[in-house]
Formats: sequence, C-alpha cells, structure tokens
Amino acid sequence: MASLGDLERSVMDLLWDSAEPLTANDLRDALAALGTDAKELAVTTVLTVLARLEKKGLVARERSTRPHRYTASSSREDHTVGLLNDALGTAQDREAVLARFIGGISADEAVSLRAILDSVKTV
Amino acid sequence: MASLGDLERSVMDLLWDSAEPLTANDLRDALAALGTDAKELAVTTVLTVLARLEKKGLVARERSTRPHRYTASSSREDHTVGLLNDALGTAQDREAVLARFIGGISADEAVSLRAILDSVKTV
DNA sequence: CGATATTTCTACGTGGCGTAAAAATATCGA
DNA sequence: TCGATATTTTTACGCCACGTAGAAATATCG
Repeated sequence: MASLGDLERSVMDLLWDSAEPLTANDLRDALAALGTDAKELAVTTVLTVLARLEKKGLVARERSTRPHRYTASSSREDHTVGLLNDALGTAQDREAVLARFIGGISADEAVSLRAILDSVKTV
Repeated sequence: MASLGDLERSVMDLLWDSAEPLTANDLRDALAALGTDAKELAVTTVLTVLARLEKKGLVARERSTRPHRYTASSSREDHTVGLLNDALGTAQDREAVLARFIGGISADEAVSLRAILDSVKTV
C-alpha cells in the first residue's frame, strides 16, 4: 500500500471528513483554512495531488460533472487497517508482534479490544 | 519511524536473524547467498546502508573491533510494533480501526489474541 | 614501513512528493 | 457562434530517500 506525503495526507483527511464530494477548489480553500498559514496553494497543485491519489486508488473522481468532484474511495479506517496489515505483513511471527502490541495499549483499550473480540467470536 | 527500502530491509532481516553481530562482509556474503541472483554487492554499498540504518537508530555498531560489527538495536517484533503504532497514530478513531482489523484476522489468531489479552489483563 | 583491509567521503541515477507555470480544453454568457 | 473565463492536462523543477559504488582516507598486520 502507498503511504502518503504530507499534502496527500491533508487532502485525504479532508475527503474522509466530507460527506459530499469535493472539487479541487473546495480542497484548496479548505487547506488554506486549515493551518493559519494562509498558505493558499495553487489549484493546479491540488489537482496534481488528486491525480496522484487517484492513481494510487485512494480517491475516485467524477469526470461527468464539470468541476470534477473527488471522493475518498475507502474509509479512513479501512485505509488504516490496510496500513496495519502492511506492517504486519512484513512480520513472520504475527503473534509475537500482537503480544507486544497489546502489551503497550491502554487498559481502556484492552477492555474494548476484548469486547470487540467477543462480538466477533460470537458471530 | 522510518520505513525501510528493499536493501535496508534485507540487511535488517539478516541482523535480526543473527545471534552474533555481523560485519559488512558477512552481510555482503549473506545477501549474495540469499537470492540466487548472485548479485554480489560491493562492500561499500553494504557499509553505506549500514551507516544509514545506524543513523535511523535501527542498528548499533561496535567501533572498537576493527572490522566493525553490527547488530540490530531492537528486535524485529519491536520494530513491527513501532510500525503498527505509526499506522495507528494517524488514526483518531483507534477503536474503529481495531474493530475492523480484528474482523479481518483468522479465527486462530482471534483465539490467541484473546489469550494474550487475558494474560495482560491478569497482570 | 608498505601492502592490504576497512571505513569514510563523494556522487550519480531513480523515483516519490510538493509545487506550480504553461498549454490544452471545456463552458458559458453575449 | 465566439471569445472570455474556468478547468484540466502536461510538463517541469527542487528536494530527499535509497540503491549503488568508486575514490580517498585510514587503520592493521606481516
């Protein structure tokens, strides 16, 4: 899976948080509104990033409407799960990794993890 | 955390699998023995990669011995856990991610995960 | 001390990413 | 329909990581 650069990441975050598809201009404005940098990128910059994200399969583009509209093609959570599996994929001893990982999570999270496991197992 | 290039990854795998510290020459030979490529890298190439890995904090180098000897500074599992946390770090809804993740693991793994959770909780 | 081994320095090609101008294309009002 | 304007595509540049390794510096050993 492809990991993301900083700008790519920001764009994906906006798309993930948006219920509606967004245009390049929408995104440029939203990006400017983000940091108080008032950085105001060129719209071609946003379009370039969007094209790259599309090629990576992370965003879908509506070419029918004139200002093309972009949406994230999978949820943020699914994307993160993909990253997790990528990381785990390089490990041969998954259990050892999971054991260490769980050792490092909070007690609260351990509880909810257990709840999740229960629900999965029951099904 | 730094993710690894292909050669960096191969070197780390060798270091992780080795009980003894290895020299650049050891690694060059081991790398050549790996793929039947018989690629036989220059030893300076291996040294460059080792220097980069050292800078990333992934390998430690014994400068006292003359052919410097290199060891992985943390276990493969710990490194993978670091990657997992990196991936999770970008997510704000950790629970949703974990739920999806667990939904995708095997039944066997779910069982051992539960066992791990139990042992953690008891302690 | 000199030949040889080892390490450091320097460097080049490739590719990803941020960035955006230039060029092509589409749209919309007059 | 036509031209002004909006939108997209093409092309490009700089930076940095990484694979790769020669050249140069340095250490070691007989």
